[in-house]
Amino acid sequence: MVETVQGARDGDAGRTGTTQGRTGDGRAGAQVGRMSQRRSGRPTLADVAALAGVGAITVSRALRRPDQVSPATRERIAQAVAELNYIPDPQARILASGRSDVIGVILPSLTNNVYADVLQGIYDGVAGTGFQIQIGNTRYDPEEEARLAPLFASQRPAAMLLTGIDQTPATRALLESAGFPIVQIMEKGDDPIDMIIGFSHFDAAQAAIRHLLGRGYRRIGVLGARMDPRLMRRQEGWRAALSEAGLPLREAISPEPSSATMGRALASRLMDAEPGLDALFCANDDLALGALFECQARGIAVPRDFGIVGFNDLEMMAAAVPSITSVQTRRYRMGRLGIEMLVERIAGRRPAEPNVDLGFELIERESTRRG
Amino acid sequence: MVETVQGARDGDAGRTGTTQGRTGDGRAGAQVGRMSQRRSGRPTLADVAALAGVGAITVSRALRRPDQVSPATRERIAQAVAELNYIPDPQARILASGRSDVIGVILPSLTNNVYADVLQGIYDGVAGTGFQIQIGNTRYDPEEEARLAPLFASQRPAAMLLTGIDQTPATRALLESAGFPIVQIMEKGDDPIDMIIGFSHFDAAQAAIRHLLGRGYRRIGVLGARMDPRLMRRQEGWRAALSEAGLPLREAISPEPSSATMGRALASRLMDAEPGLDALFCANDDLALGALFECQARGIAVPRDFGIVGFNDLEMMAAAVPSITSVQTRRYRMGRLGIEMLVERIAGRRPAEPNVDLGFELIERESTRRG
DNA sequence: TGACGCTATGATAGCGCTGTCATGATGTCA
DNA sequence: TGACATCATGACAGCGCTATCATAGCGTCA
Repeated sequence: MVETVQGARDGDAGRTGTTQGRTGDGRAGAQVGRMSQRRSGRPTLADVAALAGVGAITVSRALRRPDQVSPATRERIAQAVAELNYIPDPQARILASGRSDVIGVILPSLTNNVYADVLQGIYDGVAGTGFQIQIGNTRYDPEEEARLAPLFASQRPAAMLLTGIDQTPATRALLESAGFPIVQIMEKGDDPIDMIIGFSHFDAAQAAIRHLLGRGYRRIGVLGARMDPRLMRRQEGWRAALSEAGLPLREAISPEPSSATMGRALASRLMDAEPGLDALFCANDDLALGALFECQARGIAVPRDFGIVGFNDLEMMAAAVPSITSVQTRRYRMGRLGIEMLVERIAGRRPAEPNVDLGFELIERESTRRG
Repeated sequence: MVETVQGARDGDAGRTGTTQGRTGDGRAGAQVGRMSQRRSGRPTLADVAALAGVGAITVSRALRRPDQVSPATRERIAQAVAELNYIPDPQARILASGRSDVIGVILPSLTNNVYADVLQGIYDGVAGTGFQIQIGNTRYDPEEEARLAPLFASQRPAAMLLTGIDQTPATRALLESAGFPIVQIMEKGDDPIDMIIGFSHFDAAQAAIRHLLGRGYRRIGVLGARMDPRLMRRQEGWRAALSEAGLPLREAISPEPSSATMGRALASRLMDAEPGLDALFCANDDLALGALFECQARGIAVPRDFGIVGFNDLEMMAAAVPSITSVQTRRYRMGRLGIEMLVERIAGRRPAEPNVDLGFELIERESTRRG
C-alpha cells in the first residue's frame, strides 16, 4: 500500500512538474520551517482528472454519484484513482459542500464502563457508514458540556449525540436551532431537543428497591457515588420506593467516582452507622462489587443475611460468588441505535419513533436469592 | 451563550447588509433540500474584518499571532469578534494552511479497561492545547489497523498515536515518510517509527511468575485471553520463566476477549485438567478476578492453598477479598505522555528522550501472601 | 538628509473540492 | 423531421481561511 502511495507521489511530481522537491522535503521540513505550505504533495482531484482525460467535476461526481457518470468514463476514472492512489481531502470537501461527515459525541466519561459500552455501540453504529466520530469528554462537568457543545456545533457536524437531558438552557437553545439531527441518550424524557433514547432511572432504582422488599429484606441501605443527573434520578426512585414502603432512608453517598474500593468504604461506613442493615442497593455495579467484598471481609453471609443489588449489570456481576443481582441497562444499544437514528435522519428519512424507551431489566441472581 | 450567538447573527445581518436572507435560510433548509449551499450563515473572518475596519488578514493574524498586530487594532478586532461571536472555521483553516489540529489515535479497543485509562490520559494530555483527537478502533484486527492508518494519515493530522509495534510493513513505511510526529505506546521497542513509550511485557510476565515462585508456589498455571501481540510477548515471558525454573507449562488460553466470566471458565478448565495446581498467573486482571471467584466457588483458600497474580492492576484488585497481587502498568501515563511528546514535537521541539520505558511494578497483595 | 531596516497592514492568489448553470449529444414522440 | 426532454460532461465561481509578497510609515545612523 505504501509503495503505491509513494509511486503516486512520483507520478504526480513527474506529471505536473510542480511538485519537484516538495516530495523530498515533505518529511524533514514539516516539523520545523517548511519551505512552502502550498499544496500538500498528495494527488488531487485535478491530477486524477488530467490522467483520466476528463474534467475535475466529473471525477468528483464519479466518486460521489457514480450513477451520474457513464460506465466508460467511470472506469477510466477508477483506473486513474487507483494508479495515483488518490484519496479525497475531507477538509476541502467539507469546506466546499458545507456538509461534514463528522458526528459529534459528547460523553461525561471515557473510563466508566458504562460509557465504554456506549462508545463501542457508537463505533459499531458508524462502521461502514463513512461517518467519523468526534468525541468530547465533559468529565461530568456541566460547564464543560456548555463549553463543548457550541464548539462542536460550530464545526458543522452532520449530527450530534449528547448524554442526558440536563443541558443548560443556552446550550439547548443553540442546539435546537442548529440545523442538524441530534439525539440524546441514557435518559427517558418527554421533551427531547430532537430525538432521545433511554430509560427511566427513577423506575429502575425503584424496581431495585422493590425487589429487595419482595425478597424480605427490610433494613435496606443505599450506596451512591458521583451523583450526576442520572444518579440523582435514581436517588429519587429509591427514596420514593423506600418511603412508599414506610422505611427510613439509609444512604451513604460520595461525590467521588464510583469504584469497588469506594463501594467497600461506603458499605463499611453505612454498616457501622446502621447496625442491623440487611441489604444494600448499590447505584453502580462497582459499588456492589465492593459491597460484596466488604461483606466477605466481615464474614457476613450473602444472600442469607444480607442482600445486594447492583446497577448496570456489568459483566463481572454474573461471575461473582455469589453472583450479584443487578439492573440491566442497554448501554451498547443506546449508543448504536443513537447513531443509527442520526444516520437515518442525515439521509433525510424520518425515524419511526424519535422517542425511544429501551427500558431496563432486573436480573435476579444469587446475591438476593435467599431462603 | 446561545443568546449571544443568536444576537451575533442579527447583528451581522443588520450591520453588513450582505447577509440578509442568509441568516434566515441558514436553518430551515439545512436538513433536506436547502436552497443554496453557499455560505454557512455564520459570521466569517471577512465579517469581523469589516466590522473592525481592517483587512481580513489582520484579523487572521490577530487571532493566531497577536504579537504581530498593534495593541489598538487587536483591541478593535477583539471587540468585533466578541460582538459577532465569531468562531473560526477549522476546515477552512486546515485547507488554507495545510496544517491540522487533529491528532489521530488508533487503539485496539475502547471497552477494555486498559484502553479506557489510556484514553483518559490522551484526553487529559490534549486538554488546553487546542488539539483535537480522532479515534480509530481496530478491534484487535491488524487488517483494520492497516486500513485505518493510511486513512488517518491522509487527513493530514498534526500527529498520530499508535498502539503497539506490530504495524504491517506497508503501514510502517507509509508512516515513516508521513511527515508528522508519531508515537507508539504500550510496548517497549528498539526500532520505533518515530517515538515510543511502553514497557516490556516479557519482563513483566516473567516477574509475575518469579513472584509466585518466590512465594513457594510450584504447580503454576497461566490464564490468557484474546492473544494480541502484547499478550503474545507476555506469553513468551511466562514461558521463559517457567522453563527457567524447570516447571511444566500449564496454560488455558482463549481467543475470546478477557472477562471475569472467562476467568472463571479458564480457571475451572485448568484446575480440572491439572489437579494439584497451586497458583495462577492471569495475564489480565479480569481473568484474575474470575479466578478468585472460581476459588471461592470451589472452597479453595487463597492465598494459603492457592496463589493468584493478575496483570494491569485495575482498581478492583485492591478492593477484592483477598486483595489480588497484580503487575501495575502505567496506562494513563502512556496516553498522557504520548500526547505531550507529540505536542512538543509539533511545536518543533525535540523531546528529551524519544524512547521511554515506563516499566512496571509488581504490587504484592494478599492473594500471594501466604505463611 | 537619505539609505536602510523594521513594523503594521493589505492585496492577491490560492488550498482542494463542490454547487450551479451551461452545453452538446442523444433519444423520443407526434 | 423538428420540438423537446434527457443524459453526460464541463466551465466557473466560491466555500473561509492563510501564505506570500508588497507597501506605507517610522525610526535610526552615518
